[in-house]
Amino acid sequence: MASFYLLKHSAVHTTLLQWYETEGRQELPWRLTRDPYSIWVSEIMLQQTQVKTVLERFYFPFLERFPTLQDLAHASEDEVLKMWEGLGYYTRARHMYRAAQSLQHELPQSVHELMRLPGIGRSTAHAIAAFAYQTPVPILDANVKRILYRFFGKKRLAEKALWDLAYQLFDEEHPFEYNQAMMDLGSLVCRARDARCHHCPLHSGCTAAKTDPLNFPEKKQKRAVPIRRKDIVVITCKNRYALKQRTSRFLKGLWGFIEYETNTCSDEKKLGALIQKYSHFHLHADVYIRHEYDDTYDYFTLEEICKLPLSQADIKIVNMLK
DNA sequence: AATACGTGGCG
DNA sequence: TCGCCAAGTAT
Repeated sequence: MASFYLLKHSAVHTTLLQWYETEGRQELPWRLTRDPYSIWVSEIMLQQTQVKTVLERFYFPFLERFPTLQDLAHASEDEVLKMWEGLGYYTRARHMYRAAQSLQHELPQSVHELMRLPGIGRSTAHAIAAFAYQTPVPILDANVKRILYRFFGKKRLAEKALWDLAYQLFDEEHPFEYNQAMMDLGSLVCRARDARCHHCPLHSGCTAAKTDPLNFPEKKQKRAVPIRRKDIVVITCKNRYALKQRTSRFLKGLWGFIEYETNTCSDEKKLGALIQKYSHFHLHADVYIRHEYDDTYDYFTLEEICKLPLSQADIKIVNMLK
C-alpha cells in the first residue's frame, strides 16, 4: 500500500524536496530546535495566528520567561496569560499551562498520547509528533488542506477525506522535510488569495491549476457579524481602580473593568468610546468613570493593573486613564 | 456538524 | 477602508 503511493507520487516528492531546499523557510526558530517543549509552544501559538505575529512578538519572550516545561508548570496562570496578552484565543494558554502541570517530565511522543492533552487536537498532535520527534506521519493544517483541495481538484471534503488524502500524498522517505515543505508551499506559493501556479513544484500534477485554483476549496458563505453595545464603568477610589477576573468562557482568566449591558446611570463622567472587533461580534462600548467604593471588586493602582493580563479592549481603557 | 473563541496582517 | 483569514480546539 505505502509503496504504491510512494511510486505514484515519487515525482511530486522529488520536485517538492528540491523546491524546499532553495525556497523553504529553514531559518524559522522552531525548525532549528529539537526541543519538544519549544516546538509545542510554537505549535500552540501558531494556531489561527500568522507566523509574523508569533515570530516578532511572542515566541521568544514566552520562552525567555518560561524556558522549560517545568518553568511553565510552576508559574501562576496570571503570569502565563500575561505573556499571552495580545495574542488572543487565551484558552490556548490556559490549556497549555494545565497540560504542563499534568506532565511529570516531558511531552509524550505518540499522536494518541499527545491528543489526550488539553489544547492538542489531531492537527497539533501530528505536527508535534512529526516535528519534535521525527515521527513519519503527515501533518494537516490549513496550508496542507488548501494544497490537497487544489491538487486533487476537490471543492469540498470532510475531515476524514482530507486526512486520507494527506496520507496518500505523504512522503514516507523524507517525512520531516515533506511536512515542512508542504507548509511553506501553502504559505508562500499555493496561497488562499493568490495561487502562484507558475512557481509551484506540484504544478504539472495539480488538477485545479489547470482551471481556477482560487475556487478550490469552495468558499463558505459567512453571516454578518453582530454588534454588541455595552457600557463600561471604571469604578475608582483613592487612585485605585476596580477590576474583576473574568470567569466565563469569553476572555476567561483575564482581568477587566466592569461591564454593563447598556444604559447605566447618566450622571457619570464619560471617558470616551471604543470599538473592539472580535471574531464573532463587534463590541461598541461607551466608557464612564465613577468615584465610589464597591467591595465586590478588587482595586489596583495603574501600575499594578499593567502587570495583570488584560484584553485589548481593557488596554484601550487603561490608556484613557493615563 | 456548527459555533464560540482574539487579534492583527494584508490586499 | 474593510473583509478575509491565519500552523485549530472544544463543545
